[in-house]
Amino acid sequence: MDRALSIGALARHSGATPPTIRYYEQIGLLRRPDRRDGGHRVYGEADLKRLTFIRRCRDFGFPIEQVRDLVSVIEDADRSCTEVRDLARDQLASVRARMTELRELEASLGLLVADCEARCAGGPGPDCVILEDLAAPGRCCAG
Amino acid sequence: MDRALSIGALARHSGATPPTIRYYEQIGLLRRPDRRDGGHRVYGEADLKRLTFIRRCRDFGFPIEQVRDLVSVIEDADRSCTEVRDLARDQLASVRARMTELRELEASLGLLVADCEARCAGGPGPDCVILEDLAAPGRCCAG
DNA sequence: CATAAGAGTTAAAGCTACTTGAGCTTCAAG
DNA sequence: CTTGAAGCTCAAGTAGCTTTAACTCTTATG
Repeated sequence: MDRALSIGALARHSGATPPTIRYYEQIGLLRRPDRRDGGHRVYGEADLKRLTFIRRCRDFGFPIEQVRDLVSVIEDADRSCTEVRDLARDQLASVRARMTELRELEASLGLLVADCEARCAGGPGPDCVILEDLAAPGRCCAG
Repeated sequence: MDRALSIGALARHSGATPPTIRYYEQIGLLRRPDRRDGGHRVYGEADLKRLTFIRRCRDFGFPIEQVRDLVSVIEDADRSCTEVRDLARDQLASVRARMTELRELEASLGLLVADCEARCAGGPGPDCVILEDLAAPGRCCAG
């Protein structure tokens, strides 16, 4: 049932790379696994599950230290699942804030490109209106 | 016209911090300014304009090395404004890709939070269905 | 004119989350 | 038994600054 996994196999199944796995071990996010005679790491299903959880949290954008918290919630019977919800809520809020920033950025960049098309086709650097606009504080490229 | 600016004044006007300005100088993104007798840096309007341009590019998400390119476009009469447009286009594409990722992330996190609300109110860590879901590969928390 | 606060100076280390490289060993297949 | 892939360790590198330590300079006030 609990087939042995090499670090490479664990990597394939979890979506992490072997160096990343060693790094997680180094920072104490993964336990130190058993070793074979030659020194190679041996993992089991529990490790795969743990690492998958970690990777999913990371994909969710949780920073490592928060992942550490989340992992400890799993292990610790005294702590509540609502902690996860609260962490996820915070994370959701910051994702939304970041998206708002990116939307503004997208709009500005879109204008920049459009202006380049319209006003600067092939013109030389120093005379380009766009570049002047970029250097002017407090307003966007669409003057 | 070209009033002298201290590094702090330059920082206030550009939105950068003094350490960041020194850092830009160190990596050759800003010229080395004149110094007063005591060694303090003295800047002029040209520096403010340049730094503002750099900060705006950074706000646009351009990496430093691309900003270096953009700056050289401004200075170099032989290079075309279309280069700026092309760089901005690439940048726009990667901003959009990032937004797509974030939208998926937002949806998943929203589901996670909602599930926590619905199914796990106050439940203990090890028994929580949500946490099991997070550890299960290949599917989202809404099983 | 003295002094104290605040702003400036340097070089070096720290940060996140890994990735890359060097140099070597072990394992699995043929 | 050979060979090539995969594993090992330790150290350094990455981006883009920020922070720290230990000083020095400028400026406003008494």
